[in-house]
Amino acid sequence: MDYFKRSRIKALLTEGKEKNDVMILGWVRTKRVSKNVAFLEINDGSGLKNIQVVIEATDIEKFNLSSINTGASVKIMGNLVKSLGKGQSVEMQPTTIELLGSAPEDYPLQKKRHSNEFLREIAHLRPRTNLFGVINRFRSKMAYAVHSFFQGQGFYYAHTPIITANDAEGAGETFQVTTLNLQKLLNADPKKGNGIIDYSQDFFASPTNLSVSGQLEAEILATALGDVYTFGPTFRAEKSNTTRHLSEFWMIEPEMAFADLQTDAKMAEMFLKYLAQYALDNCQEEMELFNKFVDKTHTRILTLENIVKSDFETVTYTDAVKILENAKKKFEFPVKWGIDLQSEHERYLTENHFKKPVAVIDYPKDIKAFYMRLNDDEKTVAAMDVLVPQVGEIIGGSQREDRYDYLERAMIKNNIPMDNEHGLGWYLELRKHGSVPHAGFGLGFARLLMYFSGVSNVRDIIPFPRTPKNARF
RNA sequence: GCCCGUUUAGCUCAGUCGGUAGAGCAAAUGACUGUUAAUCAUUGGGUCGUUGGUUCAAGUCCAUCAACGGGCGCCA
Repeated sequence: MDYFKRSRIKALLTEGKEKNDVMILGWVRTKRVSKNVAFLEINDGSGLKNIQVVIEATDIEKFNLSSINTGASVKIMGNLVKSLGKGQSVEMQPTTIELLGSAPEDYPLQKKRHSNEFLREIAHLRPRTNLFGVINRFRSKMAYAVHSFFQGQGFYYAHTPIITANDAEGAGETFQVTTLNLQKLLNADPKKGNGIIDYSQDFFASPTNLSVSGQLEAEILATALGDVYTFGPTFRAEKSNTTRHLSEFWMIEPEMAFADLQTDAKMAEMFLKYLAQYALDNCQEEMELFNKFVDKTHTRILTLENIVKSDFETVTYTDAVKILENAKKKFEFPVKWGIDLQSEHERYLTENHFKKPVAVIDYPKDIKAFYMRLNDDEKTVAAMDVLVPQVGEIIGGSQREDRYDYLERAMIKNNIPMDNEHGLGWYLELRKHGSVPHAGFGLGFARLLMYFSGVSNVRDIIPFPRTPKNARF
């Protein structure tokens, strides 16, 4: 095979040196033919830039150039030489061109700009465009950065289950997982049953669903390994039809033993700063494209630099409500202590008032999840939402309730089943054996990438988006 | 789930007062001394989202469903 013999185009262009007997494997982006000379632009996915292959007039027929169209895959052998034209330092003079897979003239990706909406319909081809190539490479690099940060901080990577019998936190609607034959159940004689599904016959002998969060299991591991993080898919069956919700999305959830809310907020800030610095240092090609073509204000790189430079703001929910009440802006939903902050309120805080990432802490207990630690005022909990301009909530976290009796009370109040068979008895029991203060947060990977890139629809930041009524590809 | 908008050539869109359809780009063909999403010329390409209604006549008006886009709620 040629796989190990070929050179990657990114490497050839980065070196920029003359070199003989080079092999490239890639796809034709464009072909320009004139009387005396022809050009092929080849991209192999290793980077944004194409390599230019120059074909002299006498060779146009020899290489059967008429059969090689935009989209075709080719194997080209030849020599890298200094370019005679402008726009590239080196170019390729081919000795052989082999057509591996042809592309017909109705290849959907034309030599023109396509709308993102159209490209979503051809998700099997859109990674071959400049923008989506860059997005996918950026995604990969930033995923690596996530691991790099936590591993560097001494965290262990934890794999939490995807199928689970518990509905984590009531974080949302869940996708049921079953091997029961629904058609058979539907056709069953109603006189025989009592209308109740017998889950003892199901695969796990109990109702199960796809996980909405790995947090509760991560807490188990944190109380053994100290610091852990999850980075995996989560599933929410809410019919959210917006530019920032997916039914299947990747989430990063660190969980830290011996940490309080202040530590949690500090870690979130360190994390975002690390990621911003990583993108600036290691994703220049990607950030330049985002800055130039995606972000209409061309301030994406500046935004990342500001994340690195400036300290995040921390404001209590109570103070945030005061800021909003004193704001001159009229809100569609009036602000009052005790309400959950609406999108417009969050946007005002982060975009108009602070103009940078803001951590809002200490929310009223009634609007937050049962596992968050009750503050001494008995009215608020040690919760934290990190809000960023344009995207809104990017991180949600809290210090967890580590006191047995407090947690038990909260679980009773929230109707959380506490049996050990199907309920969260084990979660409560963790507080019985060497309980420690601990805290963590969840960061939506897609929202992070939206924030850093300026891509405004979450369906363009993940290669194969799952949304209500859409699970194609 | 709610509100608003869109649906016409492969793509992006025009289409006036209801009278059977247009541009740019793309493609094909040709021209062109090194091009950079080349340029220039020519050609082909349409069940006007679905179903129904009003009308002598519907891309155009009305209803319906659907898909897509944007906003809201829920959240990450």
